[in-house]
Amino acid sequence: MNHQNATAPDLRARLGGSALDVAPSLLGAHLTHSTDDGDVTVRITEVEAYLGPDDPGSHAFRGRTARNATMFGPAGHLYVYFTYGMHYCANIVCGDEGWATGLLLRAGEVVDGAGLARDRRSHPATDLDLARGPARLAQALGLDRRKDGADVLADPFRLVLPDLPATAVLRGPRVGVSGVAGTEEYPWRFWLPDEPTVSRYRPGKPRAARKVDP
DNA sequence: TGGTTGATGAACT
DNA sequence: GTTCATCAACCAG
Repeated sequence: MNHQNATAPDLRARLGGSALDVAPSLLGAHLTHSTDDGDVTVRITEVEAYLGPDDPGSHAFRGRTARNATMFGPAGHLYVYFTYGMHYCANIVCGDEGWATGLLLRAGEVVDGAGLARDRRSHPATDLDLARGPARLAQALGLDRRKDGADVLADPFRLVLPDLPATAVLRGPRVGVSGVAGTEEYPWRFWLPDEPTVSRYRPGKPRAARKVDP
């Protein structure tokens, strides 16, 4: 079912388009990070697309900086950034060099190395919570700023894409993105149906507008 | 040079 | 539902 032997150039070509087009190929993919402590493999269940300098929700919106330089590089590399003073989040860069389009890994299911992933997460959680949420996913895989720029198609990483892009993909507004870029006008979050690991920041019905006291 | 704000998650009330 | 941990970019001056 999986392209166990796909070559790095093949894989990089599949990542070479717009993040919007690549998203269905990344859903269900397996990403492995090997370290001295062991391997952790995550099956990706939720991603968010960022489209580069024209996307007001993207870190690349105001051009290239030292932090986001990786996003402007070639596809298949990791853009890891630090935020809120304590969290790391990881993207897989898509598109051609200079485009700065990529996919934020929002959630996944730990399919191998759950023990190591639990050790990395200071607060014990159920296995389903190990990589539920972008910062938790990055922590479970052992990613930090030192991994920024790493090639996920080369040692110590391994990326296995499904043969065919996922079909029943759901999409909706991005999470935590302020302004219009986080609304229905930019439905650039993609996830697999019936996955308990998908973060649920918008449960049930949309919030009723709160009454404001004048 | 200094103030503000995040592509968040955990622990509260 | 709200607060807080805590830092690198960004913007105003």
